[in-house]
Amino acid sequence: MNYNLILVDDHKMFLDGLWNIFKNEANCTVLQTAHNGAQVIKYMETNPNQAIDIVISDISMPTTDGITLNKYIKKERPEIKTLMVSMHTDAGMIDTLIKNNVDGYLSKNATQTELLEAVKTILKGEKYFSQSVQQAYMKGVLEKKTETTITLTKREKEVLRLIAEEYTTQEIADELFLSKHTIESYRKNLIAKLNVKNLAGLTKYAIKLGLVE
Amino acid sequence: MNYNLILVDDHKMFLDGLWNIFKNEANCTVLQTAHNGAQVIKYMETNPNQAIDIVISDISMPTTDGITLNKYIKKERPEIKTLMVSMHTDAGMIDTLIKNNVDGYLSKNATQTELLEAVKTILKGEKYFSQSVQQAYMKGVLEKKTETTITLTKREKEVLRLIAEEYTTQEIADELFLSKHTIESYRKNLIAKLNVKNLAGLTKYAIKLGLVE
DNA sequence: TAAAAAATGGCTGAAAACAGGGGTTTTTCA
DNA sequence: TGAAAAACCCCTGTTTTCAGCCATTTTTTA
Repeated sequence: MNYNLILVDDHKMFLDGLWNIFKNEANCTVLQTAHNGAQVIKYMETNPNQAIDIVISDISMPTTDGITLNKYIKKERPEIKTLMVSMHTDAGMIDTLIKNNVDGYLSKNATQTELLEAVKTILKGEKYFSQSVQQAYMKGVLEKKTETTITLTKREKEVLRLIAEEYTTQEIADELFLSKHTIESYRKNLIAKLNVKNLAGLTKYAIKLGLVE
Repeated sequence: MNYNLILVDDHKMFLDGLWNIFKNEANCTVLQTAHNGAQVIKYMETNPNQAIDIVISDISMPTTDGITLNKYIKKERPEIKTLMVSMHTDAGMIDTLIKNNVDGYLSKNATQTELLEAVKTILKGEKYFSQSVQQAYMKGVLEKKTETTITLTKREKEVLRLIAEEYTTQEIADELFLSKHTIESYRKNLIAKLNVKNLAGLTKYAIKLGLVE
């Protein structure tokens, strides 16, 4: 069967790489390539009658990330399938994806063969999560590290960002006009909530959330 | 003219993407694809007489990174050109690349056209640093943020990795069978050398080097 | 509108990190 | 082979983080 797709990634070179893969596929048409979710939403709004079968998107992107894009698609154009692609494989991320009803997920470590396999599976109406992703997820579940999907509040994110920006507790307190005890509380909660040991863990999580760098 | 090349990136999908680009080029042969520098070195050692024109490599990779690979190439097979590709564009990184006599650098935001253009330029014996990279570099130079090219020793990298892995000084000392005073020294030197303030800064640098996550 | 969640503030004490100084021994390489 | 770089070690402070408890007020939401 023939299918139409859209490719989204903020790294042009990677996007070109994806495009090359599908360009050579006989029975598919790449409708658009975009480097953030907003472009895709715009495309869908200006071409409401264009049949789209699947959107393959990176997760972390500037402007509008993959998860936000997926939310839009599942609400406005639920017939369109979504396949998310990302650098990292962690249980929390996968959990978020599942909760958002994404149709499939691949690590950027996946091969081209697996990518095409994933698309085929998803177009059949099935979900596709690779073996390695399933393993990583199950490992997380078994280690009880998944908990209940970690959601940080606005304030927590703000504090976490400053922590990762190398501010001390006192400096953050001054910056936000709060007591240093308050920041200490946030710090403690974050360490517990994110299941990390210290500042290094907090910093890595901040990066994963895209709060810094 | 005809040329032979080797592609290196730890993300299979990206590697496949690159491969697709060059596969369709008439006058070039992809000799090997690898997901770390060590594989390439091994290839070169087992095929010492194989003519190689250019190696296109990611910078941050596990096992052996792009800079280490470039060092090997420039020492053992100086006739081979190197083109580095990376996610991030910062003046410090570019400085390191220039000092290591890399033949060219591209951000992963570069287009396929620019990639092929870069290869062509480098094979003519010229250097290739894209407009955007030159701009970023000049900006860094003007802001005097370049400093003197940071090079970490093997041991420093090892300690830095463990620091970013949330180990305490004592735990690192135990792990490496060293005195905790030694690790304290490394920690201090790293903070000074990398021009950061604390553990958060060290962690971010470790990530930038690809030592963790 | 009552309950839950978020935001705020507090204390103590121990452990770790950080700043600044001082070294010696081993390896590398010009 | 001799200097430079890397790897190693130690001490004294001060500051910051972290773990363990607690609490009140505001906002959100069921």
